[in-house]
Amino acid sequence: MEGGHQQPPDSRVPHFSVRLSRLGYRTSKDPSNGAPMILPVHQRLRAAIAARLTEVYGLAPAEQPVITIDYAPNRELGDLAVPVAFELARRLRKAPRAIALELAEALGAVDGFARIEAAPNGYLNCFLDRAAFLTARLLPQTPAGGPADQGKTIVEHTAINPNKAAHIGHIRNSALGDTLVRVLRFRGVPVEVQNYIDDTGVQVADVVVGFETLEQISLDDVRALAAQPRFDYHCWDLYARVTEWYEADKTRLAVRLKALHDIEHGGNPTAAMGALVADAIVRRHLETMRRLHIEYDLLTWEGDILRLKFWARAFEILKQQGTVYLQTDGRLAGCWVMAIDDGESGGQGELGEQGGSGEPVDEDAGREKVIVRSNGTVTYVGKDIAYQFWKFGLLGLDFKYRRFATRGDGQPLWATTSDAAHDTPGHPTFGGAGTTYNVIDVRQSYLQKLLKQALAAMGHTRQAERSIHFSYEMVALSHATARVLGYAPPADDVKKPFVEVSGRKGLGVKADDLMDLLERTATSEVFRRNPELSADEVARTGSEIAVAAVRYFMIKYSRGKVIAFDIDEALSFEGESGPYLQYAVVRANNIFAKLKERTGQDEAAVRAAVETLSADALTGAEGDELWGVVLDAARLDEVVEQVVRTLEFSVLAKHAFGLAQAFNGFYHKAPILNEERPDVRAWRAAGIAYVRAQLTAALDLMGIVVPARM
RNA sequence: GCGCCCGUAGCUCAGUUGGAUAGAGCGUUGGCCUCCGAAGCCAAAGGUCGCAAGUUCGAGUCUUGCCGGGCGCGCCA
Repeated sequence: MEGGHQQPPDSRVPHFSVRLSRLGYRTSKDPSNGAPMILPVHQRLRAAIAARLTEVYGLAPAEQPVITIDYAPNRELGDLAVPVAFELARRLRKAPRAIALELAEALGAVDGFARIEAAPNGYLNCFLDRAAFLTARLLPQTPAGGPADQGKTIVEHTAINPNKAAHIGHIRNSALGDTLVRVLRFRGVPVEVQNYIDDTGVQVADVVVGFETLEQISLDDVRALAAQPRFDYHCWDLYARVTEWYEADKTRLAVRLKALHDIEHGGNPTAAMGALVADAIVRRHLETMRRLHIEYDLLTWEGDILRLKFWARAFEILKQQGTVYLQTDGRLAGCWVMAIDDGESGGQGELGEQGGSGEPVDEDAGREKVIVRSNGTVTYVGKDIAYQFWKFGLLGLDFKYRRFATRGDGQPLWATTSDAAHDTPGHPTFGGAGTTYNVIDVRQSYLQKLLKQALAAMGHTRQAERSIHFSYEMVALSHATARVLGYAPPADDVKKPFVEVSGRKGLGVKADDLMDLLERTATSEVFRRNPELSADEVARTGSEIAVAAVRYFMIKYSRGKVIAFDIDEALSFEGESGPYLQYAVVRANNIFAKLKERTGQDEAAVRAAVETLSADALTGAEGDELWGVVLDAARLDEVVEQVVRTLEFSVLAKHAFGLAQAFNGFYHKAPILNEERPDVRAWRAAGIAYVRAQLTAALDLMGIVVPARM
């Protein structure tokens, strides 16, 4: 497969619309006023250079190299730096330096730039018009519309088995998924967030077996238990006990099989208990995720996919197209199978003609994937294909919809239903996406590849391309943390760099435990520092800090990396951490609060004040300091563009951290309130107003809010 | 066996359309609170970017081979 480098189809077309108002989970205020950032400047510069390449060297646009835009290592050398002269040196048989000189000369004055000059080594160094740049970004802007319509995008994430408490591995999934949602919305993409609930699987069956056979309690007893605050914790332990129970005597697995069967068929006490457990656990998961500022638009229940015969329809289509066919001999005789393309094409577009017809020869074993077992039941892949077809609107069937709960923002959270009596008129339209992202860990890569293949084999090559597996590595435990949890590793494991989390064994850090611990730590610290705050404010702030700590922690690693979760590291609020970022903005906010207090000047006034001032404060060594932070802040749109293109969120995390660092450095070096020179003070205030808005926006993309005090 | 991912400072990691002296946090050492909040700032020490070839004006980044580690390849999900 393409590994970590799938590209969403629209990623090469930058657009600059900013709809920050839609980002806010808690606030509806647009933190950056929809101001333009750096990408429009890139665009303008690129266009100007391209025009000169044609003019001076007769290079038609098609013959030109891609004009990359870098940043000069420091502000004295310039702001943007273009190495295009190196690229052209051979073709033009000229030294890079000479080309750069000619280009600089030909470029003359470019709108928005103070000057563009050739560096001795051949770079084209571009100096922005600092005052104009900053001033333009301080003015309120009307956001542009969304991108050219590509249809909506569905992001599926979380999808925790509804049979036990969520753990840190699930947090990584949800944090990545939710950040993806925020980042896409930032770019103006309409996004529908779905959480898939596997309510009819083995895992739920196992917990039901636990209640029915191990604990031997009634449906009413379970209902009473489920009303307890942390029912999911109870199930966490029970699930581990059931696993042990099976292991002690393998014949007991027959009990599981029967439970699973009953649950799938419905209309019996076991199924009723399964439904009760799943519903209660899902509600617990939603609470856990809400603590992390994560919400969904739709819960998709696997049981509804079964009951509404989505699979039957998908199966018909697949049979009709010959994508899935009945194997008549060999070890898979009696199964309906799909041909697997193990070829080098890696799931790209041209799979279409393969597997479209009749009887592929079964030479090697392993070239076919069972979709329907010889006993007539459908595998997980089959159900997933049906779901994926529905997501793209290719199934010709739809769910019924019911209100499931109310989200943190007051909007309804919808769930699928197969019961016409519960269908709620006026529900939004779900499904029918142009692009889907499935946020699932890397171990599912093989199956996600099959999913793409199924789409491609059906002739839906465009949907196959836009069916994106957002994969990421596991969260494991550091040895130190595993030890704290009372885990004594077997001899083999000691050598491994980390300890694998196991829901089955009940080994792992529960999400709510982690949040509790973080909140307790943060809250006591907030109380110590701000004794005047009310208990409510202290608690809220503690929670906001806890969220920042976890979410930043989950985002800062690249997704291809196993996180060896270490509790002490996660609890650190210093250095490269979420709270560090919040702290920087809190400080900036304090400056503006004090400014208002002392001079009556609000932020709008600060932003406006600068227009009539000379730009001296932005030049020279002193000016470089402020300008450097402003320029860095402006790069958020560029960073987001890269993040969506590469699906690598560490870039966003590092950018925000770097910006906070730059601000903190500036903060110590260059006072605002105590600055004597009025124009210097005004420019600093204006620059920092922009910086804090951009940093706030960046934090918002990570689901982090900025407390009033901390 | 085949496929995918990872290997960068003592530790944990950024560095993703190849671009100017390889960065950060933690840890270590030494400084900075009558001055917008020290969850902070400044400074020092610390690197054969796993190894070897290759492509290129230019390689941590691309290609090939090798070494070390992880994951996947079920009529499980």
